Amino acid sequence: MNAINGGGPIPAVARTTRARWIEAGLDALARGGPDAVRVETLAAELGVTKGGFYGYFDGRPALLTEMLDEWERRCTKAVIAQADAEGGTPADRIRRVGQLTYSEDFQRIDLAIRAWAHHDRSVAARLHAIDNERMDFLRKMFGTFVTDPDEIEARSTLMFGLAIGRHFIVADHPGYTKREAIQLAGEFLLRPSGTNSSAG
Amino acid sequence: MNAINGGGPIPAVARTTRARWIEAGLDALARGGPDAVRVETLAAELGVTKGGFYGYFDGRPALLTEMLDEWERRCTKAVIAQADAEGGTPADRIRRVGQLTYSEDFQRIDLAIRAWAHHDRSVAARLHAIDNERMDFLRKMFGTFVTDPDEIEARSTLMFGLAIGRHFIVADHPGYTKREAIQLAGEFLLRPSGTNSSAG
DNA sequence: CCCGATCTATACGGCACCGTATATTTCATC
DNA sequence: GATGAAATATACGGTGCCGTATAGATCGGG
Repeated sequence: MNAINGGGPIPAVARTTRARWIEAGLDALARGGPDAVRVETLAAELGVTKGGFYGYFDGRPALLTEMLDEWERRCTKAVIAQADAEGGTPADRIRRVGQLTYSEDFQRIDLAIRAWAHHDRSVAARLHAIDNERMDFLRKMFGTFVTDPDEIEARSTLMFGLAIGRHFIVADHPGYTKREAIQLAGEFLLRPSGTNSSAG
Repeated sequence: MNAINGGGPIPAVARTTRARWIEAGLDALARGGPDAVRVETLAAELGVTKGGFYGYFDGRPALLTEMLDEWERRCTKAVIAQADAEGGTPADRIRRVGQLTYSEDFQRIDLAIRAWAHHDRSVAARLHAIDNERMDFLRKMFGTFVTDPDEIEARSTLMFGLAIGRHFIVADHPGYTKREAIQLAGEFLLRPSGTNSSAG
């Protein structure tokens, strides 16, 4: 009956249910956007009533804020992890960021927040900082094998657009799987400057 | 007091208020997503009560469906207009699609629907068809100056990703305006195969 | 000026949710 | 096993919205 902790018996005194409310909130956010984050709905999912909620949070807006805090924390951690993981060429590192750095779950939260930012200034401000870090990483990596600053900016922007767009584009790619098409696009950006079209 | 018809006096018997409900709905959708499309809210914006609404529509879901119908109609029309407008090189035509084809208002609706499709299968299905048309157009255009099919797919995907991503990316582009950065990215994709980095 | 058709306002019951107040359970400790 | 703190259940009033029913307004045509 409980999707969060795997259905095990709920410890009678769950001292840190706080994190579980946030987790459930992020889950709902990923599934249905910010409007799907309802106190009573989350309570039902957690197998409790909303009774305890207001002991942890100052109301629904406070939960949303703390959800963003948590997401921000994870993103920052992820960014740092990327920077620390020095293995492979810059191209390899970009590939990792673009495709596998984030778990599917994480990506869904990210996209939901991105859509949310579209009509909420405070969310947009937070996303702004995170996106800047990500773009800086891309610029640094592309800078190792591209000299023209304009082209660095172009490739970084395109790579970022691809990372995001691939989740919002719902077109087919006749003759290719979606994964292949994304891969082709990514590799196109990772080619050294002045390379002719000679795909393998 | 009425944002839809320009504030003029409302004709006492507005035979086709139907279209105005849809227009107001699309407006709300663009501003706040599907959850912002509320019958009573729209009524207030239109300066009426919801009384007449249910004479036109079978309920809120019906309105949402008809909003999508209307959007689909406009998109199809826009696609046809693009195909018919034969002026300029293929690159020029892509530029037009990417930047100016849609009014800002139209773009906002498009993005809202795209986000909406993320957690609604029927919306996704409709968007699917539209996106396929758009991608086909891009493939055709790129095909006029790129031979390798893989590269056509790569460039088309990247261009589409850019067109969408540019609205969801909230990063800065130090040394460039956002517009310039997008432009650089677009031009990067429009370069003939095998061109070296020599911007300017 | 009256008629019927059409559009609109008002009123209603219902639902889902918010936030608060207050009981009730549960555990850690003594 | 009684006690107090913490988590939870229950109950409540309020709000915003849905969809329906019904009465009133507004028009074209007789």
